[in-house]
Amino acid sequence: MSKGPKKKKADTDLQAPRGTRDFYPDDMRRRSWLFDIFRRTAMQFGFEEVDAPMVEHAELFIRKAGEEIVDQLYHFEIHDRHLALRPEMTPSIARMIIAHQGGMRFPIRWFTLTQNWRYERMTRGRRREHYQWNMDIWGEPGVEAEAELLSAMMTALDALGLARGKVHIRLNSRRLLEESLRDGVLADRPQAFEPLCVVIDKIDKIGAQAVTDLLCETTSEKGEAIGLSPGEAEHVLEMLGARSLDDAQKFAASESAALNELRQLYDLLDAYGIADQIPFDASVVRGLAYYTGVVFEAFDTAGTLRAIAGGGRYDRLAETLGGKPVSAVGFGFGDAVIGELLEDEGLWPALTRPLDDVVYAFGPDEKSAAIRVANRLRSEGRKVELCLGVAKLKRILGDADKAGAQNVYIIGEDERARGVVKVKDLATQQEHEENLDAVRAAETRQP
RNA sequence: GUGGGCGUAGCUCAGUUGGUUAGAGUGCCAGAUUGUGAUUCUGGAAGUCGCGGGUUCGAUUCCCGUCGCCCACCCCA
Repeated sequence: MSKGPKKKKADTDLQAPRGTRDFYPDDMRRRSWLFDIFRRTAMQFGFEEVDAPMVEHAELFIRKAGEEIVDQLYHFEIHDRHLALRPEMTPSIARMIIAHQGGMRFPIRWFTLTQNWRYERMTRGRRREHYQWNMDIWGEPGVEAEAELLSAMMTALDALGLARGKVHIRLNSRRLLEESLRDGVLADRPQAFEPLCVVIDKIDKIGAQAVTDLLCETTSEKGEAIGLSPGEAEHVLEMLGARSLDDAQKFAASESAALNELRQLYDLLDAYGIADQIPFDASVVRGLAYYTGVVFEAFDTAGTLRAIAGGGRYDRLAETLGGKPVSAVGFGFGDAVIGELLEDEGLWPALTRPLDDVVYAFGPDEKSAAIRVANRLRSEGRKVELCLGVAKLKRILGDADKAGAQNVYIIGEDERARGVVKVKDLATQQEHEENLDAVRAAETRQP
């Protein structure tokens, strides 16, 4: 940089917008490592990957149950359209299913790896943008679907290197709650159930009394008023204390379908060998309105971080969005909290740049030979960096070594004249020569 | 939204009780016999000391404001 007149200060802000991240190569390698585990796990379970636009019609996400996710919608109007960045993937998946519902063969197993947006204040493990791995099963009403998803979640946690016991998945059933209120306050107003769950989800944060107050309110600022009687509210809160199915039975209706379903689920989880990692906890209801049945959330056992992943059954979402009824269950697993946990546990692996070979030509006269060598190696499936411009061999070797490459292919005037390329193995420091003719023969096989 | 901490080189930070030319480590660039990696050695580039205003002969330092980042609280996927 020259001295002289001061540079004009750039008027662009070089920082990424608040709550968003840049992924430089080091960050990107970690992200890819994490995503590869998600993707591999999903594949192991026979799921197919799908995607949808990051921008959707805002109304796809707007629900009236007072959910935070709706309050924090990243939305805007442009050319008379009200659009929103997706805060979660489930509504888009539902939209895709409904749009082709007639031709779908259920059950459907889909997964996604997507960036989701929420306009919110930032804290550790929470930003305005995050990536989420979603796994969903559509068209299977039985808890076999839940069991399969929970097993997939545990499989991914194992693959990440988290020791068994580091993470637990708490599990409950909204249906259990719904059953107990069905003949009471919900008899006239079944739609009050969703806001009721949204309110109950806050119990750890705002306390039992505040939740009771909200449950008994008859008018509400945002969303629908629930209007339980004090007795009903008390009953609900009592139920939330259950930490085993036997506890829950004391509150459940006799012949409770929800309870039978849970017992069946735990039998399945036992067969998967993960039942002991998934304690029943009646206080888990999740903050999203659309869940109807089993709900669950994964958290670090030490309890220092917020929930790592969560999900549940949402059997009525399709109808809500205008489709025919289809049962569905799924979970979301974000990159933020798990990233913090892997950091705390020192579980991020050392990741180097994926590079096998470097091809180097001393001068312009050797460039075309270098290109032929690179072509051949690439066609063999190797990851090859072809040196561009002019650079010193010393620097090339140093960089190749740091990047973890295996070989450096060197072509100078001498090699070119003799029709060979010098190959240096960086680990053994040994060099040998390969014939350029062989290279040419290989190249002709290329289209 | 409230309170606290912090903004100095690409990165991690030191420092200036207000005073010439602002430092270290690391990284980067160049060199240590023409075409060979580590370490080492030598040299070099690089900072409007976040931004704006005030006090002062003089501000990176003190004061005010502002923006940004971090932590806690609040709120909650």
